[in-house]
Amino acid sequence: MTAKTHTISDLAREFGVTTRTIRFYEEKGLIHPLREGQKRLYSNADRVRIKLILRGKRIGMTLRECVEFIDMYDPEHNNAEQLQSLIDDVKSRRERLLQQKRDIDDMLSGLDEVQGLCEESLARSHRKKLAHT
Amino acid sequence: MTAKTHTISDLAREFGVTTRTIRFYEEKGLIHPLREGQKRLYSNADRVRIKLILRGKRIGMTLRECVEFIDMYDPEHNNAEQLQSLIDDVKSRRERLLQQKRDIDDMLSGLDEVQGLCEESLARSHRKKLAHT
DNA sequence: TTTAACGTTTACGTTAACGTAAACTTGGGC
DNA sequence: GCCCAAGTTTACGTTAACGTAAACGTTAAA
Repeated sequence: MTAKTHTISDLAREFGVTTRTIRFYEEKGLIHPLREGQKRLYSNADRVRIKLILRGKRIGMTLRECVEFIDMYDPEHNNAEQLQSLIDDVKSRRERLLQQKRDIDDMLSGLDEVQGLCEESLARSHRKKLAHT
Repeated sequence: MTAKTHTISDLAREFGVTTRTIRFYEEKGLIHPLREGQKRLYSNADRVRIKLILRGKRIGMTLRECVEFIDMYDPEHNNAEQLQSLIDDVKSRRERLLQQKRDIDDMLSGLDEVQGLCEESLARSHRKKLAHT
């Protein structure tokens, strides 16, 4: 079984970004695709990393933060000290995420209100129209 | 009853930003504080706007998006056409927010996993220590 | 064989969101 | 009267995250 690889434009299409973006991520050390001669070959692991990067960006993380987040998954934690600092990182990350969720929920409530007012207003002008006939 | 106002450094302290940031927001047309001679006087409405801006920023909105979002609240919607486009805006905004919530939930699950592995690993090394005595 | 589609490197340009510094005014405390 | 803290304007600097353009290699189809 040969591991499936992807070209750069495959991934660009799939994720709705430009090839420039993907090369930029490599330049910044976020991904490390293999090479076949000059050409880059992206493994499925590379693909997943890109996906995780874009997910991070959607909620406003910088690229640096995205890597930091992704790197929490792989074990560079040898001793207990590093483990503890990782746990601390996890904790503060979680708090930030929860704050963001609260922010989003507040904004969603706001949208509900606005939409309610809109529909009400539309309904009113609709009744007016009918009465006018 | 005199409406309470705030100085620029009051608000900077309250929100943990610099005065430069607040002036920058004004320069960009996001807020419009009154003046007492040269000095800016911030009403409570100004304060709220800043709060909403910072909330938007926390989930990765640009300043432009923040204004757009805030402006949905006040009624510049006279005719039915504008009303409908506002409703459309609300819809797409809601979808983006929901996607962000999904992203956050996924990341929170990831953090749970990482933390689990950490604690497990810590527990193991702790048992090892005990066995060594 | 040429051309079209895809790939590459190198490098300069751009936008957003402030930081930082200089130079000035202004109101209150000693 | 003097000084200091807080305010002001003006303007150049900085970082992130790409966009855009030039100039070039490769391969498969017409």
